[in-house]
Amino acid sequence: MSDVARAAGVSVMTVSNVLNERTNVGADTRLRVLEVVEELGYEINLTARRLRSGRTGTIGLIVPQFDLHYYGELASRISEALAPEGMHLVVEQSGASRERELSALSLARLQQYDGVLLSAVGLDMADLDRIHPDVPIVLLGEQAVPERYHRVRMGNVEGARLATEHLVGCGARRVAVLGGKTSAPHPEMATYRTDGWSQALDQAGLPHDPALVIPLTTYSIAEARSAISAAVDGGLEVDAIFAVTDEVAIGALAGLHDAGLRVPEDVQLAGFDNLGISAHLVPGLTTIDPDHPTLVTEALRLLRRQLKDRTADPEHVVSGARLVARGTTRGRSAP
Amino acid sequence: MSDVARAAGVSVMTVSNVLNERTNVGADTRLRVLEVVEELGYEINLTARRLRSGRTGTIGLIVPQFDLHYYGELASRISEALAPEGMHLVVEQSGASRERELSALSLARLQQYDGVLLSAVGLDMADLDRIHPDVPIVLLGEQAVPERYHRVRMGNVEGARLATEHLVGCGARRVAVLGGKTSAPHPEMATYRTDGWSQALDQAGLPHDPALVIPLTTYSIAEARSAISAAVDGGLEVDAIFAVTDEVAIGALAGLHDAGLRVPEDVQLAGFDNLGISAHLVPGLTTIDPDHPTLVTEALRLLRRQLKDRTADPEHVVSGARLVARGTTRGRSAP
DNA sequence: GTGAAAGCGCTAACAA
DNA sequence: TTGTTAGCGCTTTCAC
Repeated sequence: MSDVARAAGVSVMTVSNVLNERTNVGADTRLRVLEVVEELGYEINLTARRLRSGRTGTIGLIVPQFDLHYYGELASRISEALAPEGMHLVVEQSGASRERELSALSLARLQQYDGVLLSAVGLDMADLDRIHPDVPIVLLGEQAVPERYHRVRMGNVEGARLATEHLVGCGARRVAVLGGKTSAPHPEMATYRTDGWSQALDQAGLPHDPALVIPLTTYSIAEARSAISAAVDGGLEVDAIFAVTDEVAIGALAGLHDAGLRVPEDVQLAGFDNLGISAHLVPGLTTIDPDHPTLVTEALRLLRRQLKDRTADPEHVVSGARLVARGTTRGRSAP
Repeated sequence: MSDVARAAGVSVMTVSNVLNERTNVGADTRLRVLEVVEELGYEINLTARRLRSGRTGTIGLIVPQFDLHYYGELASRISEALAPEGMHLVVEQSGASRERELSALSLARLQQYDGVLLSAVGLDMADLDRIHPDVPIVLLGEQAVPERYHRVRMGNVEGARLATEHLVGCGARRVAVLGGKTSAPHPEMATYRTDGWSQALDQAGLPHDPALVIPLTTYSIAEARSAISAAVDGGLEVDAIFAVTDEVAIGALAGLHDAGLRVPEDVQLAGFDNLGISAHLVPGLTTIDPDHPTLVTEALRLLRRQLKDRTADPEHVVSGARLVARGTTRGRSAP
């Protein structure tokens, strides 16, 4: 920067003012400085700026895994929403383990961002309670969190109920929940969605056999596929499956095929998340749309509020859930 | 850090030495410093460290789009490979447009990383030629690049040829290439893969009707689906499709279903990339495996070489391509 | 409208 | 083994 200042015959402060588009610079001075910047190929050092000013212009998004489609879509949406505001998004992977999540969450790393969107799955209340970051944070996700955090989540129970009601409405009588979890030290995505499933069965007067809860640990396509194959081979009889995520539902589709069962004729299927790919499966996947645009808009609103006022009162926002009926269920007209 | 130093009764330099695990600190001093660090909840300021030392411990990966599954899987693999070395990966989205890619590539942003893995699609030779970063860069991708860049890419032509040969070997006589491109100002993924398709048809003595090249612009599932539907409705007659990516093949699967065609009975299908999901589609997607582990290992090797020696001679590495036959093709035993 | 001085928090280099 | 000095490149503050 001092090279530029020297070549333009001004002080470094003036160069800084020009580059920051401050208004206290004469038009001719401004032009001269910009010319020299171009000529010398000067690029500002963002690290120095950050050290001095504290601003980075960068928002961090921390997700458990890059290769779960849900997080790829989330990152894409957030990135697009930030671009018009001149902010950059960078994404880090925490690896879904408590240990790696805690390390990604170390204040040292968080401080590199103006704000952080944290999609935590491995952290529990106690972990989150211990952390006192001075960077604005918005939690994205389903697990229980301390009150003081700003947070956006989906309508999990409601969505799961909608999906299960739809399956029952389409004639299902034995509805399994793939990826279900009836108890956990702290509530999380799977327990909430299992609750919704459970509520819908209760309302319909259907019993819920514990065998209908098929647990998963990674919620990957491969794991879901083999879990379903194994369950059917093991004698499980179902006429519908509520998969706790679309990713899991994709695995179920394959696993049911492996077991020689047709979807939706023999077994109906519904997922949760409405991934981009879900509309393009064959048959199309019936699923719950958690209103991604609102999720993203609200998360960024909460972040901006904190950016403006560090002491803003925490908000917990819940997005709506909407059923999207496609080919894996037989539709309300069916018996 | 000076607070810690004061509380521990040492100099800031000693605190720095302890935190950097340098060996020139007495065991008792070390312990005392660590105690105080813990007690005060001190966390190092990475920005200041970076400004002074130039090291960041962070590698940047720049991809066109977060929500193409290929990039999610790539990011995940790289992240896992870097973790054991104590390096962090952060991912940025360039948005697939030249403009946004150039901005992501601004020296200012690149300098924030120790090294950069750049998966560029919007940049051409001229753009890349203009950029003279002083950060080690490895290009990941298929487009032509100036010699001075280190670069890893797939065996595109070979892979496309293998896929097309397999389709022909399974009895196909009219093989379309979905996402094909026969000419472009600069060669890129689609042109290379179209070349491979073309070579295989030549070798088999099959004509290549220009109508068999179905162009795409975004290579998204939705675009591929409607392109195939439209082509079939428009009278296109084919008995096989080579899709230039698995993502495109997934769209083709849906589009063929829309058109009332069965896979593989009426139309066989092969993709390219061997995504994680491809094995779990119904039917399983025949595809080309570009040897992801080697791709990642080699990219990181090239990056480490540059990290050690900025003047290391550039290398261009090409990974092998291997056919993975699944249910969307009829297998070699078929007529 | 422009510039000089100070310092963000750390580490390289060297001194003790 | 520990400490001192200087300075990374920028922006804040304040004087002109």
